[in-house]
Amino acid sequence: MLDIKLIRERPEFVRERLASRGAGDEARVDEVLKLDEDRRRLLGEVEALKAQRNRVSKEIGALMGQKKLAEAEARKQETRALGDRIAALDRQAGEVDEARRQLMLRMPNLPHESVPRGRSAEDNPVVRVHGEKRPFDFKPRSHVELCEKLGLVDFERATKLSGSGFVLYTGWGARLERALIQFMLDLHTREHGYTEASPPFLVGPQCLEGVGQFPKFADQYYAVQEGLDPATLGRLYLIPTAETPVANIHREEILAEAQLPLNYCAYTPCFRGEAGAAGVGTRGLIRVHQFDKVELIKIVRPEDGYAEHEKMLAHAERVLQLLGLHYRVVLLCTGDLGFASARTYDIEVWAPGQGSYLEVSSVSNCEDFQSRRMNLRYKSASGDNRHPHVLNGSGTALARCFVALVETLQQADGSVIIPPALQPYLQVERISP
RNA sequence: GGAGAGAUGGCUGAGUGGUUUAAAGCGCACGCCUGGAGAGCGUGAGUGGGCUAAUACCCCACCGGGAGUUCGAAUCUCCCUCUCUCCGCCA
Repeated sequence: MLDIKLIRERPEFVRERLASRGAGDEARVDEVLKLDEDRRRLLGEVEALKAQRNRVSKEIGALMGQKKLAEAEARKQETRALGDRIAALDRQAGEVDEARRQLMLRMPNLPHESVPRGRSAEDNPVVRVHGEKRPFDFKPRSHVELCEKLGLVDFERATKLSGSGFVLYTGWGARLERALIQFMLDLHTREHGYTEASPPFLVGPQCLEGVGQFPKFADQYYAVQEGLDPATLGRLYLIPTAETPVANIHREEILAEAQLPLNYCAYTPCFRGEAGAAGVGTRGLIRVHQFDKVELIKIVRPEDGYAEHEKMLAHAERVLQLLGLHYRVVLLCTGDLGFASARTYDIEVWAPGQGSYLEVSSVSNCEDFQSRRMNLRYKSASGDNRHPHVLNGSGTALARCFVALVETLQQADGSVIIPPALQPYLQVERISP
C-alpha cells in the first residue's frame, strides 16, 4: 500500500512513478485523492457531533447525580436527534473509507528511481553473468528424457494422482530434491546468518493481502474448503510461496529497532493455479502447480534496505555458484516489475537441454509497501513508529534448479554427476541408469 | 464434534450503565538523592485518525472482532473469532 500522505503531498511524483510501469495505474490517483478529501470532510463533521454528544452526556450524568431528573430528561430529548445524524454520517464516512482502502489495495508499488524504464522482460538489462555455457560433444538431452531414463521423476503416474502440472519424484530424484533443500537451508543458516522457519502451508487471506497477492490476484491461488462445508471455502489458502507466511510473521507488531534486521529462511512447497499462464500442461518441471522452494526474507530499517537487497542477491547467487551452474542476473525494468516490488533482480540459470535460461530466483525489495499493508512497524531510536523495508528472495526455487542441474551435469552415457556441494547429502558422486 | 471457563494497557489484575481523563501493583524511561549502585521520593509514558509549521494544544476512535440497546457501554443483548480445561476422534 502506498503512503496516502505521499499521494496527497506529491501527486505528480506518484503519477509519474506509476506511469513508468505502463499499466495505467496513474489514472487512479485522482480518484484516491477525491475519496481522501471526502473522507476527511466527513470525519471532521461527524467528530464534531460526537464531541458535542460526549459533552452533553457528561452533563446529563452530572444532573442525574444531583437528582435533577427533569432537567436531565430535557437534555436527553435535545440530544436524541444527534444520534441519528451521527449514525448516518458514520456510515457514510465508513463507506468512503472502505472505498479508498479497496482502491489503494489495488495500486502497485512505486518503482525505485534506479529501476530502468522498459515495457517487458526484453528490456531487462543483464547486470552480471557467472560462468559460461558448458560445451557439449554430444547433443544434450532434456531433463524430461534424463529423468525418465534415470527414474528420477514419474510424470505419468503424477498425472494419475493429481492431473497435469504435478510431479512425482522417485528414488534418486526424490533424494536429490531433498538434498537440494537441505543444502540450501544449511548454506543460508550456517554461512549467511538466516534463522530457519518452518511455517504453515495454509494461511488466512490477510496474509495474502499483506504481501500484495490479494485482492488483485485472487484468481491465482488455491482456496481450501474444509470437508464438504462450502461455508469454509476461502478461510484458508495454499501458500504460493513461503514469502506469504514468513513475511507476515510479525504483522501488526511494533518491533524494537534493536531487533532489526530480521533474517528468515524457510523451505516450503509452493502452490500455484497458474491460470492462463503459458506452458501449463507441458510435460516437465518448468511450470508446475506445486514446487519446492527455499525462500529468504529480510525485515530491515529503510536506510538499510538496498544494501540488504544486494546481500540477499549474493546469498541466492551463492547457491548456484556452489552447484557449479552458469547463470545471469537481470534487473527488472519498470514494465516487468512485480506488483509489490520497488526493485527486483531475477537470477536465470542456463539449462542446456532447453537451450534457454530459466528463472530460479527473484530478489525484491518491497520497501514499506508490504509493512504498510500488514501494519508492521518498528520503534526508531527517536521514538516514532516507522514501517520497515521487507525483502524477499528465492534462495532458490527447486524444480527449475533441478532441471538446470541434471541438464548441465549430464554425461554422454546418460548419467548425471553430483556436484561436490551435494555429495555429503547424497553420498554418491554420480547417478547412473 | 460435545461440555465448561475465559479474552482489559509491556505484564499481573480491579472495574456489571454516568466526574473512569480505566484503580492498583510489577516492569520501563527520565529527574532528585548517592562516590557509584540500590532503596526512597517525584515526573512521564499506548495505537490510529482529524486539525496543524509542529513529534505543541485541542478533538474523535480503540478494553478480542462485528452488530445492537441507550442521551451515554469495558460494563447490557446478539453473532463471530481465538485461548484454556475436560471428553470424543486422530498422526
